[in-house]
Amino acid sequence: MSPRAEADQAPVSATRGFHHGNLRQALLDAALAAEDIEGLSLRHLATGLGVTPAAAYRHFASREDLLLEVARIGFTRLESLFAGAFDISRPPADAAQAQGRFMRLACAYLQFADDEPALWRLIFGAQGAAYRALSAVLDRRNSYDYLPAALLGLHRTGVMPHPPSERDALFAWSAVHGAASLRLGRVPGALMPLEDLAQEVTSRVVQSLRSPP
Amino acid sequence: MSPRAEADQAPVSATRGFHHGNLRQALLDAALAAEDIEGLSLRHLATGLGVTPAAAYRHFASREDLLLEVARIGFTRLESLFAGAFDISRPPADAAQAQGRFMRLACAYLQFADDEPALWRLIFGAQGAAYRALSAVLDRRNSYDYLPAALLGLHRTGVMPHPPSERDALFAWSAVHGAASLRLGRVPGALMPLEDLAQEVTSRVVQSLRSPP
DNA sequence: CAGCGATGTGAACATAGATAACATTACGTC
DNA sequence: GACGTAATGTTATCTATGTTCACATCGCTG
Repeated sequence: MSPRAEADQAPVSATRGFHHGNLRQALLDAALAAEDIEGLSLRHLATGLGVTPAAAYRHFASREDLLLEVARIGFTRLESLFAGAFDISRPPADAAQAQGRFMRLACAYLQFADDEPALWRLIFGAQGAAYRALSAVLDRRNSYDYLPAALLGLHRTGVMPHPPSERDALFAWSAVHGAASLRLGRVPGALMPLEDLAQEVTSRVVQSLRSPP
Repeated sequence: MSPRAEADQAPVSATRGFHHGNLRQALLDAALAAEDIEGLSLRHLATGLGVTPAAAYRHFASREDLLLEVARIGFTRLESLFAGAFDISRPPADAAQAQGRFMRLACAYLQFADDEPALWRLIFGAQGAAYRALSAVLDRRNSYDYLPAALLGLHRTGVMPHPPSERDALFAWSAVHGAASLRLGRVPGALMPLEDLAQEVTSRVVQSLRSPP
């Protein structure tokens, strides 16, 4: 069927002009721009790009495959938001900075949900099917290290007395993820300004981490 | 070829047996039993019940309408799980009991996600569209009072120094909801036994509530 | 018993994902 | 530069789905 794409980082060289130019990327872009990614139709995408529906199948094995690819791109965006939260390679200087890092990490998470709700739903919604499919494939180093690193910073700077466990990370993730979910669900209490919500959640999580397990 | 409907007892209220017997309820039951409620097809449901697809439209305006009704039923089930967690009309006797109530409430929430993943996804998934549509209609008294009541119990029994605010409730909800989401997403850390997870999350939330805001 | 509304049927329309056979284009090879 | 081949797009078609409409039927009620 479709050629097995081993690494899709290189073909940023758009205008590798064939018939269309670069249909694959155009389809992905159009999907990324869709308001309801999960509900989009291949035919709509294709005809919107002035191309026959069947043409899409030269680049994606199925609709699911397209969506999975879009989810992968979305995940990469989330990762880069994490990367912008703080520099993981340098430890925090003091307690305030460590808490700031944690807070900014939560902010990034919430920001992603705010800015790209369709991508969020694609990745985490629908039982997180896409998320599961992705996390089996993706480099975990990129995204799954920020939270442990933030917690480790809290420990090293004396905010958290014990070294962070996996359960600490799970609780922190749960709280932030839940807040993002409720915010996306327009739960009234979660509609405050984004930074306020991040501050609210992280400070409470930190509070819970202050006492020994 | 009108088949005698002997399959369903129609144990529900309106047993006004017409052609089918009680197609509306049968459709709802079949939908509730589906593994993927959001992805089910009206035609499958109808033909599975020995009935023409168009017949469904005598009882539901659209597929969306059917799903909304199913979501409503699911929400009611969640409510009854809450009701089973503790008696909201009686205050907790002591701190241990108050914490137990909170823990059991979280347990009910997680149990629902565990037992009825399809219903959970229908209600809270997909941006919580169904959830939003529902909460505008439902009696909030039933389901939205348990969490505040549990927190109030924590305050009254001295666990929480300050009276519970809406933000306290939001944080608690976020943590439990997030844990349920991650569990449904098969996040490794969240796959421990249900009671353990509930204990884990609630004890940490309580820990964060111990200090004044 | 006649009628009427509630309920189910049959046929049809539009859209969707998907596949197969065919046409065309780009590009390396001689 | 001609040629052959793989990549790419098209046409036609199949199946499945949501939805509607005209018609048939059931069962109660006046």
